[in-house]
Amino acid sequence: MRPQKVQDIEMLNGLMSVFRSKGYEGASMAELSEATGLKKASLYHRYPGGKKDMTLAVLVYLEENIKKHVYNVLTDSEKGKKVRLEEAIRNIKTLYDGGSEVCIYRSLSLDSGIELFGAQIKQGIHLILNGFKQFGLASGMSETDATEKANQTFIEIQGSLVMSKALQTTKPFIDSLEKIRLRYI
Amino acid sequence: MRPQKVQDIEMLNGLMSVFRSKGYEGASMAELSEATGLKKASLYHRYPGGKKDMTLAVLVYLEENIKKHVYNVLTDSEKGKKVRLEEAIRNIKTLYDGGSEVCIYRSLSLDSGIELFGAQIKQGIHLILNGFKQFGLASGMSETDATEKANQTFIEIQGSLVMSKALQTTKPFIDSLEKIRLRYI
DNA sequence: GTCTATACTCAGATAGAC
DNA sequence: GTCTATCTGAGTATAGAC
Repeated sequence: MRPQKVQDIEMLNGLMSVFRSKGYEGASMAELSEATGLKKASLYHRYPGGKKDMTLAVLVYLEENIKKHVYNVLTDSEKGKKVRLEEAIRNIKTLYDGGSEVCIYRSLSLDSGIELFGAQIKQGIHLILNGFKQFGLASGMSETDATEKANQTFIEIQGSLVMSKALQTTKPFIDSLEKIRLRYI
Repeated sequence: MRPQKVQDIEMLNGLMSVFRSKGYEGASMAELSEATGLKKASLYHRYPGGKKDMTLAVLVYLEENIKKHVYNVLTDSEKGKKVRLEEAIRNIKTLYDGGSEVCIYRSLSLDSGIELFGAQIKQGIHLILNGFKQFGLASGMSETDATEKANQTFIEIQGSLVMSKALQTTKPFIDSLEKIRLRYI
């Protein structure tokens, strides 16, 4: 077997960056090819289903990342609450490159994307919501309080990312993360 | 002069609905034609610059709507504060069809859209931010408080719309509007 | 102003050599 | 596994009749 020219992780990062900034319809095979360093035909060899397969692979990869860097961190009973919270928030900041990158769930949430990837998107979002909910419960909140606060956290992350993107400044995102951190302490 | 088959407002509503749900790249001339009831060639007659012209027309139209139904309502010193706030929130609810429609600023905020329409998008958003800021100032808030609260309001509207769309339930949006209303009273 | 018909470009996708 | 070359259809856009 001839070795892969580009490793999976590198590929997925390239694909993600294009889907994130261009959306599903806006991402062309030419761009995906350039971003990954593989020619179009080679991409089809790796992902026989084309763009749709690539997007699904990216969503699975992203979900693993969220699980590892957000959910598991927030629910890791070995560490203290403050440490967990701050690590999770730091990781979220990294995930969105400090507010200059949008959420791929948002880029893919136009009609065509929801139709094709709605299930995956829901799953990833619930992972984040659940992480914060578990964290709230472990901090002694009631079920309703923990759920409510997790929802609010998610809303502020997403809303501040929209605002940051549209106004082309990362300040809203940075400020919102700090507000979220303080609220949980 | 032969009369227009479709009036401007009707056209703009048709165009907006497509751009909103499909984004800029995702909206095809075929769909725009179907949504407006005009054939492709006729659309080019009205908007010689094609899709780009149509999008700009939609953004101008939307800004007029925001001015009329949100900004002017919030800053209308003739009416009482409670009345203004509740009317503005009701209008915002209508604007997003109760949470089942996304914000077109978000749909157009992928890279290609920002590049083409960034200025218009910024302007529309600032109109909303300013409306709530003026409202806060008129309610006796400090400059910083009013700005901060307006930003938070915008973030919650956008974030809850993202969440509503992704999870396919309007509850987050409805709940957030109510939370915003209570916070200003 | 609106239409049918068509030109042209570029997208996604495949065949087959290496 | 990767590539060059190519097919096919969809996309934007235009020409010209009514």
